[in-house]
Amino acid sequence: MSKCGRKKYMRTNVRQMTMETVESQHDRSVTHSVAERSSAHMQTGQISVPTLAQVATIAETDDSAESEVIDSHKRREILSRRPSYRKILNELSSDVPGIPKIEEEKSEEEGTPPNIATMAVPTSIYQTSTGQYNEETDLAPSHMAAATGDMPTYQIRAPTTALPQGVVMAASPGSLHSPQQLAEEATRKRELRLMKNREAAKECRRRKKEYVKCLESRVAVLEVQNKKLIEELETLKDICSPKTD
DNA sequence: GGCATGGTGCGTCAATTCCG
DNA sequence: CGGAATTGACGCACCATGCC
Repeated sequence: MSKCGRKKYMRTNVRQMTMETVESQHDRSVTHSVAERSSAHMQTGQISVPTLAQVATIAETDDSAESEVIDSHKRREILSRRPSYRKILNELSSDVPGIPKIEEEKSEEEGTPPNIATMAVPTSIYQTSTGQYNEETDLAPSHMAAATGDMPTYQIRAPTTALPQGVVMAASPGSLHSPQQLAEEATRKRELRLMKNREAAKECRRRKKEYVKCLESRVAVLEVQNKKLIEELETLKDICSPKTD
């Protein structure tokens, strides 16, 4: 799936959409894609959080006029935050040996984690994201260049320290005088924040995929285990209850 | 071929959680 | 406690597929 050519559309359109429409975004909960809905919430066993679909159902059943007004607030209240994927998975892995940990970034470059080797993620995801920096800032982080290669994506690092030098090396707030400089500083900070969050979102999605795959693999392991136990039980039953004739 | 629909990934905002 | 990190939600663009 090639998505390289659509970045320009997105960047311009999204820029128009943001800020002006963000207020109304919270009131529109129904148009979300099915995939996002289904993967939006994985029950951890610790915290029971309703899925977005469930929340949407709640909103639909209560179709009074004022419900629209308080819908976003209600939804925010219902959708209480749960621990991060990394934390959940690490806790899972401490309980179950078969579950790979989502490692910290620095440990990933030392080699492929044995269990994660089965969880290849399409590299095209990261290949498509390389162009945006050239379009926007001409300051592509070094790790993004690596992402275009043949290395598996779980080895791709997204260090927050690899920020463009021109952005990082900014004047200290104390040296600013004119309103124009302040505005420039604000703009610079905003772009820096957006860039960091962009990378964070990518990383978060990668972790989420990894998390889902880990859960799926765990299901597979448990199913096999369950099957074996049932067979064992049947065998023991046969042994313990000899035929009467 | 054109259209509708479903799936996927992206950038962004904002709320929440984490951590020094 | 404040800043950084994380992630749900949203809208968008694009692609694949099925139907007409």
